[in-house]
Amino acid sequence: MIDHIGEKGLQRAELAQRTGCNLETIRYYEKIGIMPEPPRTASGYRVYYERHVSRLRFILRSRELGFTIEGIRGLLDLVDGGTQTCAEVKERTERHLADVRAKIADLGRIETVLAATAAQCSGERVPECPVLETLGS
Amino acid sequence: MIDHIGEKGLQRAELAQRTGCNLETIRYYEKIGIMPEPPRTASGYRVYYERHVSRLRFILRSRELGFTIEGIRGLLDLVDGGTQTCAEVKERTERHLADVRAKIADLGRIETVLAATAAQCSGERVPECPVLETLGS
DNA sequence: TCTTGAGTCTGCATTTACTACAGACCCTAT
DNA sequence: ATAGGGTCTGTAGTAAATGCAGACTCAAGA
Repeated sequence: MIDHIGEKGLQRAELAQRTGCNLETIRYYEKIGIMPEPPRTASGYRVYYERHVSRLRFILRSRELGFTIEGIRGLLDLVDGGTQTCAEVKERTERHLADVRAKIADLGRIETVLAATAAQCSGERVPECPVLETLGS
Repeated sequence: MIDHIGEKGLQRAELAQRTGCNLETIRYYEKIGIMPEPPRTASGYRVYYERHVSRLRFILRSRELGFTIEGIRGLLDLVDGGTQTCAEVKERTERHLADVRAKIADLGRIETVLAATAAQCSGERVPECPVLETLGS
């Protein structure tokens, strides 16, 4: 029963804890409009339910996959819009996949240079350091 | 003689053009103290020389290799301090190399998930999109 | 000589995606 | 009753630039 959310719902900190999201980030996502404004208690405390947990997990998962907020917003629009077209989602995913692959390639080049640079270096006290030479050239 | 900088030096836009750096970024690097304050003309225009070109190239190259500004500052301190120890530089490079490798590994995992997700998707108009399912799960 | 257009100067605002306060409430347990 | 947590709001700060407004300067053409 640990996972079940009853009628009383969750407080902000509980939602944060359940999703692993930072406490303040929840409020931020509400502010920028990717999380809905939740109902409030009489005294103004936010109350979250199952659907908020799902939505926040969706957002966090997308974030982990490197989507920008605008990218996530686009994905959510599709979800919210009830669009039946999978094609758009696929296209966005594939475009993002290309970005990720490009980034991997860039980092691969950087790795090569760094590794070569570090390897050249004896680590001894010498007047000219090959790392600095490489960077400066 | 295109590359030679005479006594008259370069204007900011010329330095930007030679190094491929954004015009405003030069001023920013001066402000945060990684580029020196250059001499000025009587009317207050900055004047740059060979040494400024070298230093900016060093900074940009380090940036391309993914060093943060603080990382670059550290490298420059070593250069400016005239420290004869190559060991420190090597250590920083290797630490950074480890970071880069970790980032590549992360992106590799993301790539796997994205590729698998996109592959599952037919692109047709179906009520449930596997990409959204994956993200939402 | 005057004007026009391009370049420069300064400081400030904007960007992305959060994170962290401060100061005021609220709620529960002792 | 009070102590401690939690929550609320709005605002400020972070990295690393980038962009802009409004004033100034400079060189070339009419």
